[in-house]
Amino acid sequence: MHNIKDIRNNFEDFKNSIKHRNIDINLNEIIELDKKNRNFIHDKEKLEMEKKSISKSKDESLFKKSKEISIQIEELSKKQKIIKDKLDNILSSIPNVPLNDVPLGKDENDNKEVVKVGKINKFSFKPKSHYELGEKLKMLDFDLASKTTGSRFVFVKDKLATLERAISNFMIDTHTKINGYTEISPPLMATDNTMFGTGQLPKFENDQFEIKFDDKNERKFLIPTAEVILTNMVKNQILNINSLPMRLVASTPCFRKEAGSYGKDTKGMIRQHQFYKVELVSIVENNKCLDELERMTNCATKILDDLKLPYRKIILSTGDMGFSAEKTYDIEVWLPSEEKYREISSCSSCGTFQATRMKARYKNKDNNTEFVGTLNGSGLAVGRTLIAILENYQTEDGSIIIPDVLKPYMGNIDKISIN
RNA sequence: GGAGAGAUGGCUGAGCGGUUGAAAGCACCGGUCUUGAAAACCGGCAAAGGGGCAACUCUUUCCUGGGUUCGAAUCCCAGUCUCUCCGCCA
Repeated sequence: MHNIKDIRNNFEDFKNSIKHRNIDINLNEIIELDKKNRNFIHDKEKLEMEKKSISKSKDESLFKKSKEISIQIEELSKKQKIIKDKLDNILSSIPNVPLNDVPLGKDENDNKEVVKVGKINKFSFKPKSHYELGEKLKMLDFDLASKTTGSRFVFVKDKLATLERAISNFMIDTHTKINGYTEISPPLMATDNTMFGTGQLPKFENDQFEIKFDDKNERKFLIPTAEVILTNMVKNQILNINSLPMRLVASTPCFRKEAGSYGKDTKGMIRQHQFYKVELVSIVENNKCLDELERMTNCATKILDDLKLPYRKIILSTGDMGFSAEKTYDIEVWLPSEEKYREISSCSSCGTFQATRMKARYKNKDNNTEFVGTLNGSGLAVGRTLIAILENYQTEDGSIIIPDVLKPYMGNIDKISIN
């Protein structure tokens, strides 16, 4: 969330920086509401001061007046709250401001490639898609999933289930032992306030699965990514600077409605309602976000390097970035069946945007309170890594070679073959 | 599910109707001392918001929401969460 003070003081700058983010918000209304809000506050405080002085004086002749003032204050408060709520509603729907080095653009076509890594394997035969391979192995079962659960789910069976687990464990081990992250096994549900903190609510409620709990006021949602729950670990806190940077990693299922992507990637397990993802989150001093973004992205690409999968790194344009991000690198892995790169990780710096929403702060060197910087990135999407291994490591007879680094996690077998 | 106890500043923890925004300790920051550090001593140190170029000043906040009162951290009601004991189940 943006600080209204900053908007007020640099309104033109703010308007300019936000205009490349494809939003339709009347920014002038913000200024008006802010003005009204502050007027109400001013009037209210004047009355409160009077009331306070009466009760301090203990002068009984004024007690009646004090009572009247209370009523006036209450009325003013009501009016003020309406304006403030309206203002907050608008503010909480405005996306983060992109950093200067983010390419301007409308959508994903304006993203810029940063680097290509790895050698693309030339097959002597026509490479199959992951779902053809998986179904032939009888280890990916989409029909069974649609029978029990519906579309966009899959049963992963036998050696592929082991492989999926191996991928996840390999990633976690790399991030904890080499990259300096602390492993977390978090809840998979989050309250509405937690979802607000990272920016999933209020704007993107359509893509979240809400859980029916008790019929209380509080709402709970299945997490669409571990980012939500990991980042919110510091919400409503003032951290000691010594506890920064915090680097957290978790492997969790993620749940998404994928509303608005009907007809997209309907075949296979590219786009599912439920998938495993290893997520990296960093909480840092807010001036260290950019360095940390590079570091985090390197932690993610290290996995692909180790797995010897070809990939490229791109920087997202202003129009394609997520709501809370100020700068995002996507990492895309090569899929031979599609003959193109597909997203397997997204690493974003959110600056202080999420911290403002979460009220996550720290004491800086001068003992002043500042909002922390938050970053998140996939390291990596497990399901899509499974896909990439299936497709890039396939052989003509439909067997899958196990990448060297995963062998220890697979009982040292060399390949997965049809039974 | 039954019976209790509790929720106060970054943390621990006093206060239980009126200079209490809140004792004390720890942590943190600055200083003295020291070759440097530690220890010791001295000083500072809550957050959010409003006004002001600024020094500064005002308001709000002691889990949340209501209520009583001229006045609430303190009393009453409701809710949330935490802990202990018993039961039940993994």
